[in-house]
Amino acid sequence: MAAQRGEGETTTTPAEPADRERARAIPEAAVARLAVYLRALSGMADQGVTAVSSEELSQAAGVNAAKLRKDLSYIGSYGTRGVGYDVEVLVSHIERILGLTRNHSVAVVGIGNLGHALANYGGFPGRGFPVTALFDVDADLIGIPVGGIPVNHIDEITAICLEREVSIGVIATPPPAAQSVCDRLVSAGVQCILNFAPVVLQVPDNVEVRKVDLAVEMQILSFHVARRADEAAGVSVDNNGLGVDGMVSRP
Amino acid sequence: MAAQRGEGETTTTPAEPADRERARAIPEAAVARLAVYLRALSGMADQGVTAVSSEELSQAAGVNAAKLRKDLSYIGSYGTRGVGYDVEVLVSHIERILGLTRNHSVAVVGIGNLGHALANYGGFPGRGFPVTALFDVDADLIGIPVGGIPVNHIDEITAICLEREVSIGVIATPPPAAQSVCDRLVSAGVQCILNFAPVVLQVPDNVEVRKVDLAVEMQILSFHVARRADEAAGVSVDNNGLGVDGMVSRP
DNA sequence: TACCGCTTGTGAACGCATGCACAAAGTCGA
DNA sequence: TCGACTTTGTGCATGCGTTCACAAGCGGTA
Repeated sequence: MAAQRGEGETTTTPAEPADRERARAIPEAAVARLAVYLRALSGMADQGVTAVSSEELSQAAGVNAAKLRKDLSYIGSYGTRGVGYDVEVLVSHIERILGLTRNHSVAVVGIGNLGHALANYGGFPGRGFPVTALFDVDADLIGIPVGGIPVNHIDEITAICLEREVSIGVIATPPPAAQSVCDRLVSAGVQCILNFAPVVLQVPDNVEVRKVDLAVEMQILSFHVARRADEAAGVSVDNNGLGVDGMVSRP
Repeated sequence: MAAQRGEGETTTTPAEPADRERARAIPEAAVARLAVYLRALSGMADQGVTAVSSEELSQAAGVNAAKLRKDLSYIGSYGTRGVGYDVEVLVSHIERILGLTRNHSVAVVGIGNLGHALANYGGFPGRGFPVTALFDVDADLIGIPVGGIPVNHIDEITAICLEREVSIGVIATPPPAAQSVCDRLVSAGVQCILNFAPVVLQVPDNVEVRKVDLAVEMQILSFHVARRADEAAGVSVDNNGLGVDGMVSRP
């Protein structure tokens, strides 16, 4: 999870020392789902539900019940056999694991359309993520508050991020600016970056980057449309573009 | 090569009917990367680069070269050994596989901050995704053009989507409205949905949903911050919060 | 107290994805 | 034309993640 991301290093040596830690690590995919469970549980808590079974919760989260139980088992055994889980207890344990107890301060860089949207998200749904700083290069924006927070010039990133102890940086700039902004965030001590710019960021090993790429998402959907259309058209699924002619004699 | 793909299986079992199709399917993860390769290639083409090796392209895309070659092999053999790939050729083949040749028309529902941002994205980076319809419930927004497209009332979804042959619906509404909007999109024949609302959508089998969940992304980052902080503090990675005492001495 | 039924927690099998390593296949220079 | 060099395409092994299936454990009931 942490120390992977590409890295074509030919570490021909087999057993790494990091394996021991990994043994107790929670799979990345499971972490993502824990966040989903947390939302479902929060909703239940708000409605006064106090207990829930793996079956119910898994349906609310849109996953398989066995997977949910396994995911929860990574963080410990907090259920009661024959009964289920206490909602409050589960919420607090997931929050602890996800590190939501320490209130992460968030900085958004690039106050364009998307930046505006992010700034106004206000504390982000699921709470615990106060946006405490906004940055842009555009002089017209500086000082103007968006979502209650004034916009600062991008040159102040380092100082302000350090001062406000920003732990998560969100990049919502145009692609060409992304790497430079990223570098500045990193030098300001930010170790987690959420990148909306369609750019592959270069970062040191100790920085975690997650990417949200709208174009990629759209294109994946497009792929599925195309595949369906092909199937519907009776065209035997054909990856090589030679149409009906090229080979393909699949009985 | 393209003639056979996933035949490793001892066909002892009569085999499911769906297996045959699956044999030719491209792994989901590879599809996502193809979109990334495509962007890198487009950038190269714009700069006049005409040929590229798997090594170069893999670096631009931030992945391992072997993985890239395997991904490309799923769509056919379009490289030249000893030389590399022709940029133009690769671009056109990836575009074909991703279905970008048929211009997908996109509808955005929910013209709040995020909806605005999406509407203004204008054709989406990576082109080929014209936004042709916007919807909202707010009467104050109806008729006002955003990013050049007038906003329609949500009740018109079905009619307009059918008329404009919308193939991808983007949901950027508040959570409570999401499922209902989704249902309407589906009944309008939309088979692909990109969902920004933090809700688990219920859809028929023939509809593809992708979810972009900002809160989840943030929480995943938060998890990594927390894990790092723990490690830095010398706390042996401890998932159950009971400190050294709790459970399990798994070696 | 002892039994019964329900739900959790998890060992084990399976399947997909990743990375390696090399043969195949092409180019280029002599 | 031939040989050396370069880079692709892919079989194979490995590891992660998902799913299955069931024993363990707990509350309720007689």
